[in-house]
Amino acid sequence: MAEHPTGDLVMALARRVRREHAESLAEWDVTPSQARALRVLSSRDEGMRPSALADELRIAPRSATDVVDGLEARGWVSRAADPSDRRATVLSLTTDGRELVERIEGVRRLASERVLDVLTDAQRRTLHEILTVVVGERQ
Amino acid sequence: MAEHPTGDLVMALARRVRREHAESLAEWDVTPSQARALRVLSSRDEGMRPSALADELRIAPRSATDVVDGLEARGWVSRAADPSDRRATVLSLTTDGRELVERIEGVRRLASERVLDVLTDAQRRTLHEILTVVVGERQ
DNA sequence: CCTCATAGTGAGGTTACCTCACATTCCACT
DNA sequence: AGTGGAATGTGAGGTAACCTCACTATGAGG
Repeated sequence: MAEHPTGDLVMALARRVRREHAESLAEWDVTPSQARALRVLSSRDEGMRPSALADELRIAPRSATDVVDGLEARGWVSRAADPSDRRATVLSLTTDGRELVERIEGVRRLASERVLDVLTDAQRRTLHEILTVVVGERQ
Repeated sequence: MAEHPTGDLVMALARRVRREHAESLAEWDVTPSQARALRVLSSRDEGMRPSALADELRIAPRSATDVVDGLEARGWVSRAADPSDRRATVLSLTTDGRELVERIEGVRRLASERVLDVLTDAQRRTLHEILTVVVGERQ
């Protein structure tokens, strides 16, 4: 039917990766929004504040509270008082949380690899290269 | 920092396209879910049923009712009784609806073009080709 | 004509967001 | 030292876009 513009192809591919990934997450009863938060938390060298997390996730600070509530309830994240600022809270991954992140990272990689499986090595390298150019722009 | 896997690059790119597109939609006060529905409706040669729409959007039939409610309230879609099956309803775009779809399609194209602007023509062609391979798999 | 499937929708729930208001606490300046 | 303004996190309450379940009206096959 219609000529598929490149943008549509990107969206279709992203949708597929997202679905594969979400399916794997369901196994551990982790929501996508929790997975995103865990990922951000593990990328920082600990001691992150809820407000900074919100910023990174591009959600309102108030919403970060809810996400952290969920993560804390599952024992993946712990809140501690910031000694240098009594208004603030510092978040850190628990051992369980760090372990979970590792496993999630694994399935994430698998999910996209499974989708990109149909490409030759050369194609995959070229794709990576081109995407780096597009995404690399502006930060 | 971390080596970005190709899957992550795809997701980042998709996120950017989606945001650009969503911003444009806000101009006409159309929600993303409405835009998706309008797109499906315009792809069929009219006379689509809510259940078929739900199927295409991968949402529950009940949810399609709500989406159609919204589209009808804005005067973009009309419901009519199916003469061949009195249980069924046929949906069709109004003139306003069809006009809106056209404009949305325009900004969608612009949004992804703006994002892919940094590529050379050759790169863009290669990207399109590779994505076609990946996405083309299994319908 | 009786049973069973299908089309659409009311009722009510969930998730992941949002804004607004508020108590604390910190910071800069007078 | 004191005061005003900004920032931190969170309670309360709202919304969009989904969901399931139950129901009515209709169709279709034995």
